[in-house]
Amino acid sequence: MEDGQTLFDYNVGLNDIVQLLIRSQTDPPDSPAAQDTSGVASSSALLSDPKSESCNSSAPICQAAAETSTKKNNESSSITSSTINELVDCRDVSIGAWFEACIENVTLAPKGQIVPTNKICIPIIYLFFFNTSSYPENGVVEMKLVDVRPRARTVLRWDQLQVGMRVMVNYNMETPDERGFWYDAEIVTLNQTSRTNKELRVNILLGGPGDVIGDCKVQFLDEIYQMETAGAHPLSSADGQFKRKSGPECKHCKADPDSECRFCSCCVCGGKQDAHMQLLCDECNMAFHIYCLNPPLATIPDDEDWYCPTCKNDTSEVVKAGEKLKASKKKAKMPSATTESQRDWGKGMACVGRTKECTIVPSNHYGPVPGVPVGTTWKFRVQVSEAGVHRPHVGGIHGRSNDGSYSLVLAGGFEDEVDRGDEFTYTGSGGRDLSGNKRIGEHCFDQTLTHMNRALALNCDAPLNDKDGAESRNWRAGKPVRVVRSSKGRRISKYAPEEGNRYDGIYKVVKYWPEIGKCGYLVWRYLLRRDDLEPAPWTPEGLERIKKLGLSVQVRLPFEMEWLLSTPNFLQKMEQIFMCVCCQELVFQPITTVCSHNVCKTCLQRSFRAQVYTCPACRHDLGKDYVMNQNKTLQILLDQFFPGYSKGR
DNA sequence: CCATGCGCTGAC
DNA sequence: GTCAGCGCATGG
Repeated sequence: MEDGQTLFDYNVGLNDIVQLLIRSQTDPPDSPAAQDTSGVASSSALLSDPKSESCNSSAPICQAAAETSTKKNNESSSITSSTINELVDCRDVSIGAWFEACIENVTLAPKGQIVPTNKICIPIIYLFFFNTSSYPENGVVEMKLVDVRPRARTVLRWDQLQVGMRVMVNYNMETPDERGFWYDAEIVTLNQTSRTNKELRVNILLGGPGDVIGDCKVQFLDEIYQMETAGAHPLSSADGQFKRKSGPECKHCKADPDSECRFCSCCVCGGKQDAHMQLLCDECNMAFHIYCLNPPLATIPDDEDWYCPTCKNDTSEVVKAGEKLKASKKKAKMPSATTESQRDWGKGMACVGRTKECTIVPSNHYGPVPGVPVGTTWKFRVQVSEAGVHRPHVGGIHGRSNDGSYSLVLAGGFEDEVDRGDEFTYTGSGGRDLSGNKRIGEHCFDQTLTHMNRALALNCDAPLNDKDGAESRNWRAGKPVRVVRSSKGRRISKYAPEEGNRYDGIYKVVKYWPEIGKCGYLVWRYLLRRDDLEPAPWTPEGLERIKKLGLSVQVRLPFEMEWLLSTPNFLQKMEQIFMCVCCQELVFQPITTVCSHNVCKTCLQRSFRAQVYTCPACRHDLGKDYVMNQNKTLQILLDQFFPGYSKGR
């Protein structure tokens, strides 16, 4: 693979790997881990039905998993994916928050495999009703959450969710009965994909209508309402009536006493009496008598949608089936909302958000960041931001105009800057024409000693002078500035790194002054001098230290990959699954046989030379004239996860 | 809320 | 090679 390219340049989805991992993580029955799994499931405080805890769901799950693992090789080819780009509004009742969700992928489980559940489950048919004529009997639905926005009261916050929890998920699509359907689901992954975007992946546990799976019968939602049995639905109670509960008696309030609870605050109208006078809230599905409302209503309104006082939603925000997801207010203001550009700005590194945030030190921290030695190099500015070394994505100076500057980046933006390594001149920001939504532009007016320019000047050990500048009395007494050199600075400086952005240590502002720059406009110029005990990266001691610490350019991994690598024993499992049965090593130049086994090309060729024309794994007859097509996709994947392993072959 | 910005990428 | 123009973080 060429440098700089990733898995995703080859358009290789990680979905199959994820699936593989999910399957391989479920241990066979009777193993200690299996009991562990059941512990996780039952300890989940989320289950709305206390009775369900008595049902043991782990055994059938594991049974299914065991079947999967034995049949995996034979049946994996029957797993197919179909992508649904339909955007729906999805709400999770257990969290209490609403999510706007994009169903990205539906993966069919192998035919005949049952995904059991210890609760009543609802067929998924309506989820796909508007999108496809076929639907999986069992499946995994991936939801990508966009801008998680709590709109109802929160019972559980995002950070209280855990992988393995059972939750109820509701797709409030326009369905035949115009009500949402609740799904029993298990959280498979939780991901913070950026500061505002989170991804929740749930495994929806379901079967076909009428199926009896384990202790549970699959039914339509309507039937569940009719059942009115204890715990059949989170909104019903033991005698089938909606009851007012409050305080510690209500388990939802108990879960989060600080939040008002939607289950106990508005149920006085529950029950079946005067049903013809009742309105159903489109959000919480609670029943309200029109005469109980404040102010009361005389008649049932004609509006199709009605929301109770506690839910009271902006109808313009409700996404109906077939409609595009409504942009959040923030998104609606973004330039992309008004232009017709088809470009996917979120894909590359030009416009990505952070996935991590440095919390070791505050954003107004002076001096080195603990754990980041001089010489640490990041490929992209966003990573420098994540590390807390220089927080702005684009800006050259980080600081506060009435405090001082914490860090700066030397990127050679000005030709007339001088860099002598332990001393350099720097130019302030501003004076550029940023029209046309640019981030950098031509110089077209004078800089002023305001904003970040003022901040940097405050680092100098001298009273501020915004007319003539100032020189420090004792330069070392100034506030420390973290300095990052970017490879872009190579055009004017030999001290710039060859690649990426390198932390070079602490510098102090010796003096600053205004001058007319090469650009013809007034700029503020600063002289900075190194004052750090850690050796500079270009000195012999510095180079030695970088070598000793094993610092290399940190390249940002796609978050999916990062997540996979952070899962326990992921690499070991990959190694097991993709081991060649002949050489007992990670398969190299793999041939994926018709019987779905992976063998090294050389191993299979050796077998054929010995006139054995069967699959080394299962002895399936491949035939003498079998065409060995290398599975290049698999090779790419393996090279990504085991860098350099193929070089030794 | 608004303004600023020494990046980055895909399109040309 | 050049260049338009985006999300995002940050400060004010």
